[in-house]
Formats: sequence, structure tokens, C-alpha cells
Amino acid sequence: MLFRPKYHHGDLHRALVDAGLELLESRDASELSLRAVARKAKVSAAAPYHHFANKAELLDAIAAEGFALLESQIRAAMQDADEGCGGELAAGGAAYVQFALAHPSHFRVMFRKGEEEHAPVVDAASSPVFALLVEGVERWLRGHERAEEDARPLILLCWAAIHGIAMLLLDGPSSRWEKLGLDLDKQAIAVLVTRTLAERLTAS
Amino acid sequence: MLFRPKYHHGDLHRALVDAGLELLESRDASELSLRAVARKAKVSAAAPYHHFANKAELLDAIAAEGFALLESQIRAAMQDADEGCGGELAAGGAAYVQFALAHPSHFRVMFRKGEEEHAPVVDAASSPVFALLVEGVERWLRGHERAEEDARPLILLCWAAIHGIAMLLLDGPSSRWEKLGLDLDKQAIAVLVTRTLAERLTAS
DNA sequence: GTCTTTTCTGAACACTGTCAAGATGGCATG
DNA sequence: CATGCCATCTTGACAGTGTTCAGAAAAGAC
Repeated sequence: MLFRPKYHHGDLHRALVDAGLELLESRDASELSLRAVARKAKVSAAAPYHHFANKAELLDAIAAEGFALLESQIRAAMQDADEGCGGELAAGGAAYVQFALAHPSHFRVMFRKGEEEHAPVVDAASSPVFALLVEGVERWLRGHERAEEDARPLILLCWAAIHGIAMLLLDGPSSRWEKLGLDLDKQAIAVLVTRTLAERLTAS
Repeated sequence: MLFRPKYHHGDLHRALVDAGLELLESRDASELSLRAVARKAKVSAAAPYHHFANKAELLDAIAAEGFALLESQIRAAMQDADEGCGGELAAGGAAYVQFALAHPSHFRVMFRKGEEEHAPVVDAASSPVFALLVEGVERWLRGHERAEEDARPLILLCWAAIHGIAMLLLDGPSSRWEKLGLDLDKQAIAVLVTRTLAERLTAS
């Protein structure tokens, strides 16, 4: 049994994660009950406890799945972007925000605060997308003849700006954007921010 | 009765908000129960429903209080900063993150997603801190002989970066920072990001 | 003094996360 | 094949939750 065993149900571990994901499409993360997930998987309320220690662990699994999906989408977007040019970073950032806007509840689960220390599962799953960012910034620096520069502050700034605009578009106080006189939809605002960020990075 | 009336309890509206705030100091936002708040206020479980339509409305009140507090702290930090210089903006940003780090649960309540449209109470309360940001960026532009420039993309970028680093420091996958080789505490990371941001804004 | 309105309590409902005890069925060993 | 084992699932329970509703109690109006 390489993966989870296939006993009575088949693969309940997988089925529960999928059921949770489906419910997150419509419901919000805060109103996602373990019992509802079990119901959707046509299983009793206590069944999940043979595959996850508690609700948090299911959410961790869902979060990990989300990071994998996010990574693949960012990677695809970066590959489609203009090679070498800074458009690569901007495309990655746009993909990040696009994911958040397309799957808001899932995204919030990915960044929900774990009770104690963060689950190592989630940390491990989020590692590749972070690596993608690091790699992108470093490649961009090399492409701009600034390979010797310390990349770390720029990495922090990029992640903060991208993650921040995603969060603000999801949960931020609404009506801030219109009040600015920008009548753009959310995706366009995200593009504007990533573009401004890229400009500001390039400007020396 | 200009404010909330003082009937049986005195001012239960105020007392409930205070009790909620106290509980948020130790508990996390997700484990804050309306019943526990009522208990802390020495009142039956149903009493809050005469002052708030539901739990969400209490949280909205707590969130609004948070934005007021945040605004005062940012304003104080900006006034203490070097006049005219760009340090004003950086100080404001640092104060923003400092608030988030000092009151993480409260901060999360302020930016939690409301069920439907955002509560107008929260929107109104968050307006002044947004105005502080707008004003700061515009003043900074004037101080740099760039008054004619469109401030809006910069405003978005600043808010996104500041809010983003706050969120990442609170809920982000841990062990990202050490993996970067930066052995700084959270506050120092926040300062680094705001400083990098200010640099990048100044660089033309 | 009554009368009314606001505030609070007590009990109830449906729901939640979680656990202990038993039923069920696949697996390997005899 | 029979046997036993053990992972899996169900049933039923417990404490706790948000919310509602009928009534008690207290404050203000007349």
C-alpha cells in the first residue's frame, strides 16, 4: 500500500479532501463543517477520524493540495511569459492573485493560522511556490546585470506586495478601490499593482 | 439617551466589546464564542442579542474599534517621524505591522471576510486609516517634486506591501524567513520591507 | 399608582467537533 | 478452508456552539 489503502470506501482520505474542496467552492471556509464533508462523502461523522487526527489536519491536507495547484498555475504562467524579460515575474504574480480570486475560500484555508506551530505538511507544500518566487527574482536580477545585489529584500517585497493585494482584494474593506477613482475590476487592479511593482523594481 | 442606554447592566454594548477584546488577547479569533463573551460580561447567553443582531455584528464592532486604534497609532508614528522626509510613510507602515504583530487576533478580526457585503460599520471605520495612507503618499510625492504623478498605483502598491508583510508574518508559512538566511525577528523583517519599499519608490 | 418599552433570563433547537464502544469486512497466517 | 487480527466504518453519546422565543424584571412615561 504505497498510498492510502483502499478498504471499505475505496480511498476515503482522497474522497474527504475532494469533498472539502467541492464544498469550499460554494461555502466559505469558516462555515465548512467536518460533518458536512463526511456527509458529502456519504460517510458517518466519525469516519474522518480514521484518516485525520482532527478537523485541522483535514484543512492542512486541503491547504497542501492548494499550494500544489497554485505552484503549477504559477509555473505555467511564468513559462508562457516573455522569456528573460521581467514579464516572467509579473506573470507569476498575476497568476498568484488570479488563483486567490478564483478560489477565495481555498486560498484562505491555505493561509489560515494553524493553532500551534504551523503544520509541517503545509510548510512543505508551500515551499515550492516560495522557491519559484526566489528563483524568479534571482533570474530577473541576473537578466538586469545586477546579479551581485542582495535578492532577499526584493523577494520579501515581491511576496508581500503580491500576497497583500490578493488579501486586500479578497477580504479588504470594499469600496476602497472605487473611492480611489479607479473603476477597474479586481483582476485589473492586481495587474496594475504587479506592473507598478515591476516598474519600481526596474527603476534604479 | 445619546449613547447606549444604561439599564440593568450599565452599558452592555460597551462591556461586550471590551470582553471580546480581552478574550482576543489570549484566544484566537476562530475560537472566540459569543457565549464566552457573554460569560465574561457576567450575562446570559442570549443577552447580546439585544445589542447586536448576531455574532458577526459584534465582531464588526470589535473590528471598527480596531481600525480606530490602528489609525491613532499610525498617526502618532507619522507625527514622530522626520517631517517631510519619506520616513513618514515608512513609520506609518511600521506602525501598521507593529499593530498586527501586537494584536494578531484583533487584526484578523478586522480583515475577516464578512458573510455578504462588507458591513458598512467596518468600511466606515477603516476609511480614516486608508485616508492616512493616501494623504501620506500624496504628501510624499509633493515632497519629491513629483506632484503631477498619478498617486493611485503607488497607493495600491504601498498598502498591498504593508498589509501583505503583516499577513505573511502573522499567518504565512513559517520557516520561510530563516530559509532565506535572514535571521531577523518579525519586526525587523517588517522594517526591512518598508525600507526596501521606500527605496524603490524613491528610485526613479 | 399603572402601563409600556427596553433589557435580561431560562429553556429549547439544531448544529458542531470529538470520543468510546461496537459492528464489519479485508488480509494473512494456521 | 477456518481463524484471528486489525484497519475501517457506524452508532450513540457528550459538551459546546449560534440563535430564537416566551416570559420575568426593571426603568421610564403617564
